[in-house]
Amino acid sequence: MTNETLKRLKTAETEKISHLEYFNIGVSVDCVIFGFEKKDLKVLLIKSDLEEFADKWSLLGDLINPDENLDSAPYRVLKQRTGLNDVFLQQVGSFGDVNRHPSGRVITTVYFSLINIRDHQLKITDNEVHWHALTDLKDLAFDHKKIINASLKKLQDQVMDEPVIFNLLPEKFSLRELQDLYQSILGAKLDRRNFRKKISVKNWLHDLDEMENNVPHRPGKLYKLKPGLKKGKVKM
Amino acid sequence: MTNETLKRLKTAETEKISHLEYFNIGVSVDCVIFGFEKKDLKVLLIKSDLEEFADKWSLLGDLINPDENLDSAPYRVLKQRTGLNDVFLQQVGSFGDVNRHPSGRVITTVYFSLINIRDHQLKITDNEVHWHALTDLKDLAFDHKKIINASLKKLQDQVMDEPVIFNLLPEKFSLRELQDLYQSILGAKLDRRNFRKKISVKNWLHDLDEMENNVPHRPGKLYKLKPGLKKGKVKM
DNA sequence: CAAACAACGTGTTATATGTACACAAACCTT
DNA sequence: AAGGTTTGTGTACATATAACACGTTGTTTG
Repeated sequence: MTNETLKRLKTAETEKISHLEYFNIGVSVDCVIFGFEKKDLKVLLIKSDLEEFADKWSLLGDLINPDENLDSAPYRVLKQRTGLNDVFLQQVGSFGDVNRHPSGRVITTVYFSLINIRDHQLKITDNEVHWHALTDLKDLAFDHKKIINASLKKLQDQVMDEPVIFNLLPEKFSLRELQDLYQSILGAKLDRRNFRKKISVKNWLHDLDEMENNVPHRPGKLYKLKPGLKKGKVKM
Repeated sequence: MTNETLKRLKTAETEKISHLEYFNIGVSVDCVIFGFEKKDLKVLLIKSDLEEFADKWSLLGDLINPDENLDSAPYRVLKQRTGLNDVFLQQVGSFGDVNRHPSGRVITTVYFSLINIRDHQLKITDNEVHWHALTDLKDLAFDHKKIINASLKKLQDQVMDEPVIFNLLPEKFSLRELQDLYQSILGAKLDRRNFRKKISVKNWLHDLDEMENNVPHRPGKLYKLKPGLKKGKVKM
């Protein structure tokens, strides 16, 4: 931080005019919460109640509290909204165009999270909150479309290298489910045999010696992620 | 953004108490400006004038103006500090621990930039600004050490895939200089023949049919980056 | 209950990429 | 003239990726 900045900052603490000039910016976090259900990658959205965005959907977010770390805020938002604790959360970046928020200047820092819809859907009590297939997003409020795209790209970049994807699956899953998930994230079809080889080489999976049931076709083996690889809460 | 957030935001615009409570957070940008000279990767730092950080060095940064986009602020800072225009700038992330700034709550968004020391050093008029070898950093103010590390990691992640590195070199350079630069960024020695093959495959370079001079050994060929590949200003 | 359906489980070959490694030639210094 | 330093170049081996087919298992349908 430069000399001028610091002088300005000190000034800001004592003079109201300067304070209002330089601190009149809202600071928020927004959460891009990905889920996966029936071959579709989904994102959790809430109905906007801004007049400017009537009937549009927006991300879960909140202004940060003065006494909480930036990286802690999305954990709080997620806890309040979904009851979820100990989730995987990762910073995507910050968005701060002057006119991105119609009610004032708000700079938002975005985090993405991966959660398992089936095990957690009951905890969502707010009935304004709904899952939306990523392939079918429209009418998003603010710059939230751009934010979701940036989050997806970040997720894509790490999905082949780190076992983050398993946060989106139930504990026991088949290789077909895993492949469907990879395909929906990467937006591409993968060769089944090559995919299985690639996964096998990573040594992430533990063969449960159990089979699927209730599938209308030959059942596949079930696997779970090996212990110790699960990405949980990164930091608070 | 959630319903509560928006109500709170609207309230904040009309009620001073609430305003001060939720807007009493400074928003800054900091620039991690990398340079390269004599086999050393360097970063541009300025002497901190905070009492708490007497004799410590810090990044170039500033509070953002209420009427400028977040992504525009680092361009302004860089222009003011170094006279540079049209540089490559990329967002690294935001840092916002409650106590990261001793004078108050300040959340900073970090950008890194790559500039060619030799061609631009004269434009730096502020004599409190100096280049520091990355291998020899100590006594940094704030969380700036952590910020520089995060920026370097981001740079490392893209340096083999995108021709960003050439912003650090003069227009004409030898393959040795290029390899030295890669090595200083990646922190590893590279095999010369394999390195040259890898670069050659990327098809980034144009052979100038000129040779180095003033080197105390057999001179190498000079190359320049092919037109159209240079990464300039990303967005304003 | 037989046929159709849908997904399972499995291996080889060809191509591309990564890694390890050595020697003669060019220019500068002493 | 000898020694120092860096240039420029290719091959052999290992690893990673991509394309591709068939018999098996369980469910559904007629």
